[in-house]
Amino acid sequence: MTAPESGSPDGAWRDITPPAARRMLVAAAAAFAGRGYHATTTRDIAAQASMSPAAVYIHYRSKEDLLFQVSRIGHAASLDVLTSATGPDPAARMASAVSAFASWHAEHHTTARVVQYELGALTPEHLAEVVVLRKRIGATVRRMIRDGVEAGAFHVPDVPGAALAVLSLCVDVARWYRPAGRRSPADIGALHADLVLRMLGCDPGPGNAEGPPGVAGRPLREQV
Amino acid sequence: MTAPESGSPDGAWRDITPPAARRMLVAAAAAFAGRGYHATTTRDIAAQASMSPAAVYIHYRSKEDLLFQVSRIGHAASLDVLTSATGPDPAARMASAVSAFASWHAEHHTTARVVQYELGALTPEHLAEVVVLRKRIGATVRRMIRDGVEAGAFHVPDVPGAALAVLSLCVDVARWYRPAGRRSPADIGALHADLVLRMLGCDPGPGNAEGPPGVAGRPLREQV
DNA sequence: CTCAGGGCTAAGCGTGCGCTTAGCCTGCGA
DNA sequence: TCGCAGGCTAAGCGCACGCTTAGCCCTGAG
Repeated sequence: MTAPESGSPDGAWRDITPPAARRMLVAAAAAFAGRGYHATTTRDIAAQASMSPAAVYIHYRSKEDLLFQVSRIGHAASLDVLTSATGPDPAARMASAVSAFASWHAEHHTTARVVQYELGALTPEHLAEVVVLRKRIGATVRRMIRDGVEAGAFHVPDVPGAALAVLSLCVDVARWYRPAGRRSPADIGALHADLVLRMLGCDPGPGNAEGPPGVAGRPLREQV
Repeated sequence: MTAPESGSPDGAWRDITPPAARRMLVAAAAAFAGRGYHATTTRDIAAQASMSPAAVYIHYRSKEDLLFQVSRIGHAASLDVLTSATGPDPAARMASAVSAFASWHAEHHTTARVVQYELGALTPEHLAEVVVLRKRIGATVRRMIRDGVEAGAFHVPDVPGAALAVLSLCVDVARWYRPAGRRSPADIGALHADLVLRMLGCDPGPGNAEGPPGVAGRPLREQV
């Protein structure tokens, strides 16, 4: 339901067809996330993939093409995570979506950093392609909030503003998350789902406000 | 009260002593924010400040020193904005602080981008110096939330988690804000103050949930 | 066995980077 | 009037970058 994320540690890269090309993409994603696109050299990427510097150009047209592939696949994966959320009512769907989206940004924080912070290094053509996916992400969140408002579950005066805030909350996870930190991606998902429901003026279920840490007011199937 | 921000368009740079050094700092902040540290050349900065490439090294030891000055001054300014918030009770103080902090990240989005997204380009020594200020920012927000919880104004199960979310919301403004956008920095401040109070389980004043867009439940002195 | 073709490497090209050097110009105290 | 300190520039050094070229090696069809 949530894309081919759970089978291998590499996640969405698994169907990049020549194994060398996949290793190079993974190496590039890690390097771009860790040091930034401009601080990463093609020699770094090749070395991380145990290949010669020239091998990059067999599978990719340029260093920027490598960035574009990481960004494109990452955007598609995060959009898929967001749209795959289900639930019996608008509040449950929103909680499920936020939980999955926020925890994706933690779990895949390397890819997510490239997705969120390296847009400026794309060519205008590649940027335009990725912006289509970004607009779809924004529209999805706005639609979910509007659904909740129309169903009487949410009470927000400014739907686009609230959508901006929900995305901010989730996206920013990629900036501060460290794998060695105290919170697991699942914890982060649950915490954010709870905070978002409060933010949207969702009438709290029993125990929502004072419940145990890391547990949202409504049960989330994908949390344990 | 809110630092020397309101007098000149340059804000916090105004007391950098040789005018040429100040022009260079401003140029560097703009360039680092727009293209990123590693994509910016010392020639870019010098040209923007209408000087020769060599002039950079009269006032600064290196390109990284320029980054450090922007980061240090920016961190100090944002911490000052946060700690200058006042109010008759914890909720009003929090609303005032969030409003000021979020709108600072919009108003000074160029500096804020350097502050938030270029930490990795600092030397370990310079990073350590700036991390001291960052920790103070986090501690300030945690303290404000704890104060509200102890006063019975806020209802949050996880104070550090909530602080993380409040900072996320404000900091992420620097990522998406565009001066040409529909929302003014003041709008953004008011919107975020409102959302944060809801997130913290603040007992809403009359009209908080359904009030007109951009107006928080409690009056904020610096909003108009 | 032959040999074509693709994955891959060693070597290197041209460029633009951060930073340095040598020296010019201006303002000012004596 | 002189000397000189310091802000500033023209020129350029050495290096590491993105990317290309020429050719090697391995596999597999005929």
